[in-house]
Amino acid sequence: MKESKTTGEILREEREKKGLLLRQVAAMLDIDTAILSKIERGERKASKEQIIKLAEILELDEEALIVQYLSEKILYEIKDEELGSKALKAAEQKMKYNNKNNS
Amino acid sequence: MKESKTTGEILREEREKKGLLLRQVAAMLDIDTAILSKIERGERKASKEQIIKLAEILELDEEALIVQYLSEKILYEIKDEELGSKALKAAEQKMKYNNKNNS
DNA sequence: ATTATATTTGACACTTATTGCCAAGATAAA
DNA sequence: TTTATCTTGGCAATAAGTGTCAAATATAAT
Repeated sequence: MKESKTTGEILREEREKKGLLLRQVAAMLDIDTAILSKIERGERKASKEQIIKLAEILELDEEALIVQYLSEKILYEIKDEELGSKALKAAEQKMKYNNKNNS
Repeated sequence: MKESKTTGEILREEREKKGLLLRQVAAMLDIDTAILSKIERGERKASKEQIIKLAEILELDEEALIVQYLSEKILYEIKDEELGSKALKAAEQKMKYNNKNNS
């Protein structure tokens, strides 16, 4: 069964839908074509600034793309961790707790 | 209101409860006293190996300490992010989804 | 107050990750 | 087969992480 799309897959799909070339989008991001290629294939991670620009260029919902990007970053941190799932839940708890008490 | 304890706070508390010196624990970890001091005060992050050794030295529940440590690491990734909470939830969703479909 | 011990701080060095450029190789379209 | 696009891997520059050491500060005991 197909798992949820990676950020790279989303970016590539949308770029192709728009008929844009790596070269063109890379130029708008002011980076080398090779890097964008690697980002789309998940070999490298984009920076947050690049994600924001990409959302604009590809007319994707910025918030959704950032959430996608951040969640991937989080999962990367715990990808080899047996206790990853517990850690995620603990992180949510702490986040709730802290919000409750400093706002 | 007091927020939940940091890993560093837990480590310091337990070390002091046991009457151990920074110097002693640092020696067991095979690092300089200065680093352990910084870890306890949250100025530096411990490695996972160090956390495991610390759990042993301080007789803390290893799993609990690792979860604490990882969740702090996760929160660090999104500490300045407005969408952090949404990203966390999205990460949990993906984790569930992936577990369901590769196991 | 002096001394001794413990902790903190900051400068430095070393290593590892990250980020990017470039050129050569592979793929695909014409 | 030519041409355009994309991918790959090597290299350089920079940033981040990890540790040492010595000096400064704090704590405790005489």
